Amino acid sequence: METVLSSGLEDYLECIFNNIEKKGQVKAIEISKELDVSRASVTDALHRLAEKEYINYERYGSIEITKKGILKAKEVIDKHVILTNFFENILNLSHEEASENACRIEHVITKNAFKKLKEYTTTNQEK
Amino acid sequence: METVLSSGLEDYLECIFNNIEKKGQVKAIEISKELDVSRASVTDALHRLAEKEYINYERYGSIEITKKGILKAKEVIDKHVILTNFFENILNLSHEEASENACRIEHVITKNAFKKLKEYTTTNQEK
DNA sequence: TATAAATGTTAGACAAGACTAACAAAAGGG
DNA sequence: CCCTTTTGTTAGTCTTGTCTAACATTTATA
Repeated sequence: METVLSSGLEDYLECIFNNIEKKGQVKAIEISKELDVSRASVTDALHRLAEKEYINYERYGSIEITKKGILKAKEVIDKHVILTNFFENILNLSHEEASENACRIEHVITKNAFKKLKEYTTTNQEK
Repeated sequence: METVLSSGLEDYLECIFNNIEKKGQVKAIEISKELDVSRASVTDALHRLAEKEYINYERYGSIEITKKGILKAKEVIDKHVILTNFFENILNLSHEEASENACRIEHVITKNAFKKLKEYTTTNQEK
């Protein structure tokens, strides 16, 4: 029901989506490793995401992402890709640092600013 | 002693610095209004800033910023200005939206990414 | 200068998000 | 199929930051 998601939860959702895309499933332990948080924190986050209906999940069960979750995850990932692109190809940062900054900024940049940045990045791309 | 400051406290410090610059002093009530938080939250924040030696302050006393606080505030404000500039002059956002995004991003962008953005903005400035 | 208004502080509560330690369930190997 | 290891959960704690309500102090004004 909620439309806003804290940056923390967005990171969890992004990780869940990416893993399901890549490997067909996610385990809590994998999320724990990728996001560098404790297993307990992952359990907490799964509860919170399930409550907001971004995923389906029950005790010891498999983690499934809902349509709503997919939409949100794609939104976040789109931002991530474009921002990484900007930092890497326009500002000439390493891919790692570009991605690091994308990760931090994707949760706070406004819709409109992102839109402008997207346009700018695609037209000023040095292929 | 600490060298990192949460984004919340950075906002308080920025506000304190700007007010002292402009008017020679700051009152808690002014901070409360500008940052749109309760007077109690300001008191809390002042305690935390004083503990970390960014400001000097005691009960019912005047708020003074330390050298360390000035350095940090200038750092944050420098970021704010450059970022606003980028969003306003490179991406053509309104000043308000540029500032809004600067405010959000100034706390999370890495040192190096900021440096690159600064260079980029100054060389691609359309005066 | 006494008192009312404005400002500042304290106490106590809450929420998000993280942790550790202890326990529970699942999975894998012999 | 039992036992060990791995994975997941729970309970309890911590931190940051917020709030309201009640109280204290300062400032301003009649």
